[in-house]
Amino acid sequence: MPDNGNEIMPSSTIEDYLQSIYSLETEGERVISARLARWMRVKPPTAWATVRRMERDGMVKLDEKKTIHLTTSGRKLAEVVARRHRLSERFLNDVLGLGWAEAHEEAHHFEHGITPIIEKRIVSLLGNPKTCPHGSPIPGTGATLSPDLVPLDTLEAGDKATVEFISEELEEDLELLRYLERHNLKPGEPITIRERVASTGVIVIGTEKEDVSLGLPVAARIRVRPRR
Amino acid sequence: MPDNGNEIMPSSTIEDYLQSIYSLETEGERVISARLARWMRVKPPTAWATVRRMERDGMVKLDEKKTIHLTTSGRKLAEVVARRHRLSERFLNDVLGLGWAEAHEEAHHFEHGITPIIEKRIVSLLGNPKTCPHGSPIPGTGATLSPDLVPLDTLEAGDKATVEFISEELEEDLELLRYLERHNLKPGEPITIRERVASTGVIVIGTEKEDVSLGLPVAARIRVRPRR
DNA sequence: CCCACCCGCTAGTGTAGACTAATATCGAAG
DNA sequence: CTTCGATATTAGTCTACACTAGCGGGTGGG
Repeated sequence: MPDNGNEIMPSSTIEDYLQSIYSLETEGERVISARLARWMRVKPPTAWATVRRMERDGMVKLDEKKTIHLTTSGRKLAEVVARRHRLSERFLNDVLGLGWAEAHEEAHHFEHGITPIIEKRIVSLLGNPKTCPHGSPIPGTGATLSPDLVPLDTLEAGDKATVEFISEELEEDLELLRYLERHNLKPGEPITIRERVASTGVIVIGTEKEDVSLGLPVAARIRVRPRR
Repeated sequence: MPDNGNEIMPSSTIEDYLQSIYSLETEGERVISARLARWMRVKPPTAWATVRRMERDGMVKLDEKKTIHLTTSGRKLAEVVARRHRLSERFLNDVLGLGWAEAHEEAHHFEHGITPIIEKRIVSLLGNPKTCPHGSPIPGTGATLSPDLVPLDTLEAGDKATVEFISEELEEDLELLRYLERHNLKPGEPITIRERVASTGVIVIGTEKEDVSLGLPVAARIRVRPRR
């Protein structure tokens, strides 16, 4: 089947894998197939076989330690996919008025319906947004994850900061996302650390309205900009 | 895999078949698998196997003459799919400003990204439209194809009418759709028949701006409301 | 030191959805 | 009447993507 030019048209399954790999990679996490399996809610052999197909098709490479790395063309594809996902979230949130938590879930489906033509129209309708509602930069806008941001679990009692970014991986947990939304832990919100207890693995965060407790592994995937 | 309740989630392939069958049926055409194969641009055995799966799953029944009929549950599913498709066309046309011809093509992808939640938001954004831009009624709004409409190929020279409806099947031909758009043969447009030559199979239609020639088989799939 | 757990990886299975090649049937047109 | 064209149908193949079962290798904690 002759494509126009030599564009590759990955299936929506492959699009999802590309996006997961891309997010983990840009968040500085080690990408292994077992982790993808958890993310995608499939069994490990399924994820592994899919990664192998992606390797065969030149999207990723595996190193000796089985870490998965995007190739140049794989990264280009992944950026297109991530861009559509994050634009979808913005669109669903800003134009259709979906809640902050729902926007991610629905965008998961919605993104696959977006063609380049539709993407263009949505971009201009939204006025060229730079990030998704959860703080991830939208590829192609020049925005990147600022290195000034620190994981929330590194702060100490008394520290002040502004929430800037929720990990894409956390977004897969709808319950958690709703919890964060309900308690106002969203990009732009100012917070103060009340206490951080390594032994119990809990960090207590003060928002403008109330105090919220998070487990440290969760807090590690939220990034904030320290203030003062 | 436990669904919420007992909702069936057809694949996007099945959704496309349902939609084609539904459109042919409501336009009063005989639905056979060879015709679906042409519509879906697959080989006959592929379409046949898919129809058999749909029969197995209780969406359609085949009669002795191999005509395909939607079952009650199949029709319900098909209406949901057609509704999303036509709403998508309206959305792409009215909100994102896509051309009348492009809207159909893009809606083909776009519709699969629409969940019930998103559908609700789009409906209220659009203000409860009753038809798609090509005149097909949107299921669930109470609108139906009026029986007062007649196929364009039944008119004689001198007859006046208003275009009301372009067959969904014609919409699959992007070139034709663009041609109709360019020459203003769209729902709402007033026309006068200049001549109709059965022997050459051509009908010449006068629009407000110019005269347009169509083949009779094409004209047969356009419906108009006679005037005066 | 060994056991348990996580991970990579193989083998084997099943389903959806596409294809080709070929046969069967039937109606219409020569 | 026979042949041609459209259609239905079977058989066989292929790929993507899911599953289960199970093996082997490393690593960290008892």
